[in-house]
Amino acid sequence: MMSSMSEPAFQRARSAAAKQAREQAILEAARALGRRHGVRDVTLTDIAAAVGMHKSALLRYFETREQIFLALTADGWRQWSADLCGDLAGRARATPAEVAEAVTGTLAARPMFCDLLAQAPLNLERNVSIESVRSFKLVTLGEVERIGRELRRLLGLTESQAVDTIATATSMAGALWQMATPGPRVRELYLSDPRLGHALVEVEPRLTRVLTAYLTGLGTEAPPAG
Amino acid sequence: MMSSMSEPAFQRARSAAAKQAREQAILEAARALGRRHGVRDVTLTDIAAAVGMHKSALLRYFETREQIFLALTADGWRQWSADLCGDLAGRARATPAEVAEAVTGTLAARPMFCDLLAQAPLNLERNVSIESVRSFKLVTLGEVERIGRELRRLLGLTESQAVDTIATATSMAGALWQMATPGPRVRELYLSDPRLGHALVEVEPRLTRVLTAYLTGLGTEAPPAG
DNA sequence: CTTAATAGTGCAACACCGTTGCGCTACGAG
DNA sequence: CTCGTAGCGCAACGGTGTTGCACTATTAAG
Repeated sequence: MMSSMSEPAFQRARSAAAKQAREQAILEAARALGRRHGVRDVTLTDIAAAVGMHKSALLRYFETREQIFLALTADGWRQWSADLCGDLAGRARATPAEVAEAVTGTLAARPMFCDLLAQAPLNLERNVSIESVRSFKLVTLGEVERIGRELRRLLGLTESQAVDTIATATSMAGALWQMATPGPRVRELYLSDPRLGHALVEVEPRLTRVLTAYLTGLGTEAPPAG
Repeated sequence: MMSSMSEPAFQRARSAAAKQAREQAILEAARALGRRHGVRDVTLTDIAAAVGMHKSALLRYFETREQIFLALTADGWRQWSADLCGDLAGRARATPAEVAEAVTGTLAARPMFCDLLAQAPLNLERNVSIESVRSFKLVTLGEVERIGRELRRLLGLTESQAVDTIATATSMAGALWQMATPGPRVRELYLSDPRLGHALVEVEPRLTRVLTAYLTGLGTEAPPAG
């Protein structure tokens, strides 16, 4: 927090390798703080204190606070996509329920990613240079394409249906995660009032139910015209 | 930016009726500003300038900024529920596609409500007294119950399925509305880069597709045990 | 080994947010 | 007409994220 000179004489990063390592350290600190306190409550000062440098020094590695979390979100997409595709690619065929469970399971295993998903369209794509938005969107669309290929192969979906599926899964994962992890005061309220018991949802069962029904419904839809 | 209020010598609200009128004026100003600029970018100073009073005076009608929008969200739930139930109650039977269109149509007709839905779990339920959260949640659950009754009657859903349906519809409406209405810079980016064309979604068709498939899938699911 | 240029860093100030305490005075009751 | 209540504006506070500036650690050159 203050003075920080008790730190063993913070060393400056001059070489490209040291810079990249420091950038990675910033991302890691932001990730750890976001996991613990929620992305929304992590401030620049917090991250700076965690890595042991001043606020202003962070902003020479990332042009803005939002860009730090935008970078984490892009990482999240890459990792989730790799995990899910690794799961799906190993199968020759799969039922809608099996695909829904794979999607839900890989998402629920990444609460931080769900948190970021909930905030991405709302906060993260603002106050960021247009070039950053573009590269982020390209990453996202690339991973959507990659997952979509598996969905089309396993379930015979059209490209539009595959994109809809991924958008549904990620949107709902973010929204459900927000509902499932309220602050301690609100959580206590839900538990105290019997009428509010239904407000405490669990991410995984509900998302699985919704995705299973949705994918099942896609398979039984009538073709547009005979 | 606004000022605009050439109101001569702002009059004080002493009677209960005048107070209620002023409270309504604050809500109306916040609603108008939110519709124009997006809920996230509406500041207390903006609302105060629009109604012609000082920031600090607003906070004697609403304990916090978030509570203004929380009240608007509760209103939105009541109005949407009344509109949708009025539509559904007039039918003896309906197909999943018809219900999906009714849900989507009534949501898409309320962009401000969609905006609020996207922010409700993220921002609005914080920085608000626990009593306000409870009364808001009770309103929400009441309207969900009301809509759920129509869904169960028309489609033969279980209570859990009805709640899932409404949660899916509202979560996705919020998320899709956010994706569909980016800032002007981002919008221009999407239009300029052919690879990003798919990023500009339309709320109504996609939400209708998803809900139709989901409701269809619910109808064709196998019962848990023979 | 000394020295000088370079650039990463810390500090402090800035603008803006929501929020609060405090006088002023418009207003209605008497 | 007077007076006390209470609605209001003002200004200050703590907190963001962001920016310009001075400093000095670091490294390459003499």
